[in-house]
Amino acid sequence: MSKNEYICDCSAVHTEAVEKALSSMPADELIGAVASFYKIVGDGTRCKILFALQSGELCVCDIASILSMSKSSVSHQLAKLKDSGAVKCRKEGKEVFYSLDDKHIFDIFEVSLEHIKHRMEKKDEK
Amino acid sequence: MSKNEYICDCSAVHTEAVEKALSSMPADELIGAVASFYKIVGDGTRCKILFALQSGELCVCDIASILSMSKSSVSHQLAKLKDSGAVKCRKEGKEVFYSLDDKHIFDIFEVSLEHIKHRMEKKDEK
DNA sequence: TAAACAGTTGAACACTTATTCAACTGTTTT
DNA sequence: AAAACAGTTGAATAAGTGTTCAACTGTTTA
Repeated sequence: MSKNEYICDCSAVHTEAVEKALSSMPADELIGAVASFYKIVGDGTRCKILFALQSGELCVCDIASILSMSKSSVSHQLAKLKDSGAVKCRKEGKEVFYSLDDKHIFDIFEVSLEHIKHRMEKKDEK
Repeated sequence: MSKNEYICDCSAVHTEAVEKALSSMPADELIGAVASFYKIVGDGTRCKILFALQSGELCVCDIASILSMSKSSVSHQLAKLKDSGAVKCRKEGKEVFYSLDDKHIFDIFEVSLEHIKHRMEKKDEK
């Protein structure tokens, strides 16, 4: 493996376009953060949990029954959502109530929903 | 396994809150579409490709050299992005030029970036 | 204080997914 | 026509992820 191959296994590169793209590329750290954020919401179960919490705080049992899932599975996903800063929780006796920690998520969701609905209609036309 | 367990393995359910959440829950189909959309952009490599394409069309070699990745790997990811409707391509001789098919993605990215930057700063304060 | 219950946790499992590798297609160049 | 090259593709591999299961913590109730 030559040193050139380590960087890229091809030669037909449009230098100008590549340099332009590289110069306007956000920092790796930022891109990583963006991807991580999307990864968290890129799962049906977690999406459903977030949508459910939009109507107010819920305990683990509530969410489990809304999604028809086990408490354990829901708890695992809630831990991830909490870890990522999307939700927070509050203990009250035996129960733990979860709520959205980050209302901004739904600003993003709203824009996305609009976009996706539009695209779904477009797809239906085919 | 009782029928009750199939639906949910717990009994402490706040009926009112659950019904409220259920009634405002988007259709499964829509939630699935949202999750799929986020799954596509919830990957560092694909995110980088999209950011790179924001500055204009690029061939596979260009992208491979920008990301320091193999053509094959890039091609696989481009196929997914194309499949999801995020990018389109145009053949010209031996080369294939990819470009964003869906500029709206960056409306969403912009809102998200703002949000994530804000959150990164908040985290740094700790 | 013991039983009951909400919730968490870690290991195990099945499943998905990103990258690599090698073989391939199709276009261009010699 | 053959060699060279851009790009694609499918199989294989390795890494990551969601759910289940069983054991556990901590709070409440009988």
